[in-house]
Amino acid sequence: MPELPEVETTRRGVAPHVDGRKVRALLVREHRLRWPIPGDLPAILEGQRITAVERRAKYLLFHTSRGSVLVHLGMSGSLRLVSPAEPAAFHDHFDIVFTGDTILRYNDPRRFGCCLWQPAGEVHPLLAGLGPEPLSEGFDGGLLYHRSRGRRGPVKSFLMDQKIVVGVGNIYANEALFLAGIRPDRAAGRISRARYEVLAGCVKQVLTSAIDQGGTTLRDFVGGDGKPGYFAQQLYAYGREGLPCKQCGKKLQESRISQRTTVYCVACQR
DNA sequence: CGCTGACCCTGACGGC
DNA sequence: TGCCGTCAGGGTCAGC
Repeated sequence: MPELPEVETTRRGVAPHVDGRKVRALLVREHRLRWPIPGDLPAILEGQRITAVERRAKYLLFHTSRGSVLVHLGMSGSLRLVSPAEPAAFHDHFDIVFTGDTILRYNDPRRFGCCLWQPAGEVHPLLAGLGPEPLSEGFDGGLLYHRSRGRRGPVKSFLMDQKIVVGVGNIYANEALFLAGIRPDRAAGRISRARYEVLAGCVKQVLTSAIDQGGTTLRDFVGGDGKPGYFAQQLYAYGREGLPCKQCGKKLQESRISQRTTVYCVACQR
């Protein structure tokens, strides 16, 4: 479900309701996520106050003075605010219950997400080694150019490598490469610096635009405020295989790159 | 080190 | 109607 814009949309929807709140309880119904929810996490969290809600890559970090709860939504996860009266549904794996009437409820049918603890002053292994945020100044064409030298793999895989830059998943990799006019299967190491400058700009543009639209709703994605995202109608490539290119009218081609469906225009992307 | 493919899991959908 | 294969926005890990 979520790439960076969807996670950021979730953060913005949820933060105002939990920021500054005290945790009354962590209620775990199903601990078997991508990694098990630590058995001692409820005890650690109880009584802690949320001091900030941050996003790093596709992780949400709920900071407290003792450390941070690290939540990943995986492929199918979502977080939403519910009222105490609302009964838990299938795949509602845990609740963070706050003082007042606020409950943050996590749902994830495929259980590819996680809920882990990062003690204060430590960097969780999952966050160590991540590349820069794509919307930060630390990400630009020069970085893509330098990090790609000597790499024979396709530029799309390179762009989706979280060690290079975080937050770019399958949707936005397809979109950014379309906007940049670069074929997804081109070897990353054989792309010029000038073209990487363009690509970096397109990554920033497509992510910024998607965040502004509240993310991309493909199936049933809703942000923390319960509203769907509206970016889907602006997609040029993703999900449009076989349809006419919005720029030149030629039929969009489909292929597979590292097990992920890839869509591109043979005329507009070189 | 870079790259590929298997794997984690459930649910939806299309073809037969 | 039901069964089966395929696919889905995530990522790790082993092996070459």
